[in-house]
Amino acid sequence: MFSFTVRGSDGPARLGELQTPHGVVQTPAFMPVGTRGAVKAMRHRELEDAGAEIILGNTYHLLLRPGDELIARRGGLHRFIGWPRPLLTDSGGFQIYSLAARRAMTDEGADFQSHLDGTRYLLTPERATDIQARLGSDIAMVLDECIGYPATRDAAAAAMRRSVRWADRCRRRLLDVRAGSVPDVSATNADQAQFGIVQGGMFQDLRDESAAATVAVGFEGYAIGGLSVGEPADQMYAVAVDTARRLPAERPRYLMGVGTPENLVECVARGIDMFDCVLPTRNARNGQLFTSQGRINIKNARYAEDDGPLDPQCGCYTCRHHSRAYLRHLFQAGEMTAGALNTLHNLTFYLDTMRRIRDAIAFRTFETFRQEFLRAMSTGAP
RNA sequence: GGGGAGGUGGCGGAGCGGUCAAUCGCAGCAGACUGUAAAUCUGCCGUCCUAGUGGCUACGGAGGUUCGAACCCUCCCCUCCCCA
Repeated sequence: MFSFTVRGSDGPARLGELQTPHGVVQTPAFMPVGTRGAVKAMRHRELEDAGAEIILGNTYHLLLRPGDELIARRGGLHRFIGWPRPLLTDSGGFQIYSLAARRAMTDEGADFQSHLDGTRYLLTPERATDIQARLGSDIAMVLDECIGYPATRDAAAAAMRRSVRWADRCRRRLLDVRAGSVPDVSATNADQAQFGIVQGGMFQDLRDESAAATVAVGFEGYAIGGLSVGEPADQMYAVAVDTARRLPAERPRYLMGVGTPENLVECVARGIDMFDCVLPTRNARNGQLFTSQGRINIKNARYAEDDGPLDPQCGCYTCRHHSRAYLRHLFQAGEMTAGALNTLHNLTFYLDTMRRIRDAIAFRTFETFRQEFLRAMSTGAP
């Protein structure tokens, strides 16, 4: 039921199609982040209209509230949130990194203290797998240990090797769940795919070791984790391209947590098929908007009487109906409509960018597109 | 007419002899944000500049006391409340 087909390429850039139990995803794809079962400020209808084919949910956050068993009782995450299309769930591995201050680590797993009420939760590879099986996402991620930048070689190696051991445990557990041999865990998506995650910090030999070991375990797809954690963009590109080369050509490659519009184009150019990032949604709520001519901060006084659209080349609802002056006013006034309109625009810009990337690969004009895109993004919005 | 309270930076509101260009909040200006503890956070916010343990002007107005005043005294101006 789950499959990935490479339909074309232009250099390392690939055009593909991801078949999931809940529909098809064209790649290269950008996946909006909906941590708690909602892409902040968006309705599903608007996401579909903007062209989102798959969105993310988060194991850690959904475990804390409302709970994986409650969601399972409602028939799984798709039915619970009313999103019939593909869903990917992150494992909580990123929270091991981002919530480092309130978690303790052992090889067994990560012991979290809930940021909501202090309750302790032990998130093990098995538990992360079970939770995602109950959620029934189309793609589940293995539990991994992501580390920051800079990191010593020893720290990167330790986190990478633990991630490999955990990947193996996650895979075994999923196979057990599929076989129906794990009591109390009934999957709400019989054809759930599982992706492994390559770690290794900025050390290429560690990345190579991680890729080889993760591929040896065997997954439906492979992710590159632990990037965009503070390293310079060039270093991120270098690690991404070298790691992507070590992954099987017939499986999707997912670069986790990346990135800026420029990052997306540059990483597609290096063989990446899937991305997710909070930047378009979070920055929209904070007033930073991505346009075809670069970024603008709608809070700036210079837009107070600007009657033009946010991005004259954008066809989203926000750009068709509202002026920069109005958007600035809504933001300054603290109206929640500002967050909604801004998020709709940023996601439309990201998803349009992915569409243009796919077209460029299909027409084998990707390199030209890439150069023009990067130039346009750096001109600076008026 | 009598009694009382009070006038501080764009606004609200601290301060009540030196460490006050003046706490704090709001507003304003700018910046950050990359598998979301984020509709969050940071910086600036009298004025001038070479931007600093810098200069200047400042706490209703005018005088005064003091080494030193937003803070004490005198007079004036103005607000608000109560009683007539």
